[in-house]
Amino acid sequence: MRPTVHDIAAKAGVSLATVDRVLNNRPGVRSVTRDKVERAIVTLGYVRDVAAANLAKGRNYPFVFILPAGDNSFMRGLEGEVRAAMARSASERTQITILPVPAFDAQALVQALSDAHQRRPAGVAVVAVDAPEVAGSVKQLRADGIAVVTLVSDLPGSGRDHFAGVDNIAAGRTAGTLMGRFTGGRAGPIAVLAGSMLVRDHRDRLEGFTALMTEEFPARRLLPVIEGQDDPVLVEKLVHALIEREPDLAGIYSLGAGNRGLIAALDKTGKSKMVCAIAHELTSHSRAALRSGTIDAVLNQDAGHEVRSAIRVLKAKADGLAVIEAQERIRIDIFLKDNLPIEQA
Amino acid sequence: MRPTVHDIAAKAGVSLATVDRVLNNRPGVRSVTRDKVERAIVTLGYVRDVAAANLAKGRNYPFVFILPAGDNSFMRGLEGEVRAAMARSASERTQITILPVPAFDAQALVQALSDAHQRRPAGVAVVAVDAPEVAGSVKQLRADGIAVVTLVSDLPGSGRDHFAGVDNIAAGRTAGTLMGRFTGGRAGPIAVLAGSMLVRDHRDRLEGFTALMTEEFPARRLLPVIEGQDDPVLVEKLVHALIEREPDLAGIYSLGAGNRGLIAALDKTGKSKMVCAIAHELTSHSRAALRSGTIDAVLNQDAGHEVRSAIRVLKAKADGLAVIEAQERIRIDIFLKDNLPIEQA
DNA sequence: CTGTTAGCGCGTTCAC
DNA sequence: GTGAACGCGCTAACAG
Repeated sequence: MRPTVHDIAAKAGVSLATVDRVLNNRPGVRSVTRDKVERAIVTLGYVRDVAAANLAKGRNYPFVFILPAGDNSFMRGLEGEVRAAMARSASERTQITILPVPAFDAQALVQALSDAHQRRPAGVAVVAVDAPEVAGSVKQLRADGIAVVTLVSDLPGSGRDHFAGVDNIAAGRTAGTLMGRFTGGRAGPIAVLAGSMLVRDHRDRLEGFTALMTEEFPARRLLPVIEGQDDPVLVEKLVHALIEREPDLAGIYSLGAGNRGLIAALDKTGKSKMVCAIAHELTSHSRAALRSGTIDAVLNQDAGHEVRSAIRVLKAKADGLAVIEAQERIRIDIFLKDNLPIEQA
Repeated sequence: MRPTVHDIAAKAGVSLATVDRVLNNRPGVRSVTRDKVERAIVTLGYVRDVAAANLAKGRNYPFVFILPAGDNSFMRGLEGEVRAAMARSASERTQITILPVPAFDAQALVQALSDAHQRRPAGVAVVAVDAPEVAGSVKQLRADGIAVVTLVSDLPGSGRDHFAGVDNIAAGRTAGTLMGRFTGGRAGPIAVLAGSMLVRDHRDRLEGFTALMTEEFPARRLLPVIEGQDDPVLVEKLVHALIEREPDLAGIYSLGAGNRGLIAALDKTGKSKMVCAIAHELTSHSRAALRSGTIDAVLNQDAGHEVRSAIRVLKAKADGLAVIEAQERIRIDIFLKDNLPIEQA
């Protein structure tokens, strides 16, 4: 049987209360006594039963998740994962509130962070918009001892405790390697379709992609970046025009979120098999396009992992514990039509 | 505050014991009383505090993991993950024993399963060798109410409760798509290097790879399969001979475990940049080769996920609970030099 | 059939 | 400084 606080108390010849004081290094113990207890802890190999401790403490973790509203499939999937975590609240002793905000709106985000602040939660997870005001709000939260984790899109220089998302420069490079190699058999230029250069993850992906193409496939011509604002209608129009303008287009890298327009344009122009298309985020749309061959590869960040990681980190930070950064790193998943995971409910 | 058993007891006008009997549907309750209690449970929205229940029960799960011995890097990594799980034993209430067995040895495995049986664990996880005797041993375990999960390599027809591993046919197909597309720019045949056709995962990968190449890249010539027995020295010799024999070799798919020999042969012959190499399992060797460009892509199964999933499933089965199969599905990871995860400790 | 009571391992008042 | 005693939410004897 595992040793308990009783065993330590007996071994050290003190009472349970004293053992507890030492375990949670609270004041009010003579250093001699403390030593005795600590020695007993080591020799018995005591490990605290966290479940029992939490039961006794009645500990629970109120968290706020600030997520962009709108019909972005990836974000809705992310919200679904947060709701799944809420369903586990009972066993995880968490208590999660979701605060929706308009996408790409720094002012609204500042307001939401202020609302979150007033709820005095133990931690806040936020999909950040890269603006100084937002960084300011995050600093205020942290000054009040509230842990802050950025989700999906980071906010460096805000002093956030952690970023739960992928390395988007590496993601761009990965897309570059795939694009360069997949189009190895044919000539023609490559286009890049972005959402908006105002968000950090899009900028990072572009940077990684461009760098890799320049280094590894210098002979390949890169067309100027097209910005589609993640708007399906606009994207379709732009891609349509692109295809007419560049009849020998070899590939297109869509680093933003509006895949529907891209897919529609490729399918309608009948170019889907000719053009190598690489996109981001596995959604029902991109999944279907992967299956049909319209899209050749999808880079993905696992929203479920991101949410679970954010919660783990918020708990740890709220308790003042350290985090094993390497363990919380979110991977860049590559999906081809052949390794698609089973569709979840 | 969440409702507790006391609240239910009060609301239903019965004692704690009766509530407990209903909750754990034990016999000895009149159906009228049972109804009253169940109504109280629903109206109060009661959710059982699993941690407290386990504390009271003193529940723990003795499990046995049977793993192949030897210097196979992937298997050693797998063992590392099991040891990591052992380190978490305290909080997860598990109690794990590792039983090493010689690799590919059905007789030894039967013996190990029998040893495991005598320990009367709640569950057994085993890297299976595909043989009827082994299936027999698994059946005996299950007949005694011991849950059995196969790990990495499956044993269909043994009645095992679950398989914690990847779909190796899909993995082979994924390798095929990558190979076909990566070699799109050049002619030349493609070789397949296997470990042993006696293990099921290798057979499945070959099947998937061959099928995809035949369907999607029918013009590409596939060389006869080479069997290297996962032995670095033998593999290096065979690959060396292959390269001399086929000077215009375009690609090589290594579906087994002995990557060291492959890497050595490619590097020594100076063909590493010419030949597209795709291998399985991310180890320190394959990682370095990916970095240097000797290997072009690595397909991986996350050993950590597999072990954690195996434990979750064994717990569920031991408690007679259902498993959400889709949630426990292990993904086929694709790694290029650009999306390598940070090296873990 | 049902209720009483004593824990599980730990944290937290209170006295001493 | 230190200790005794009670309670967290639940289960498991044992009575009745």
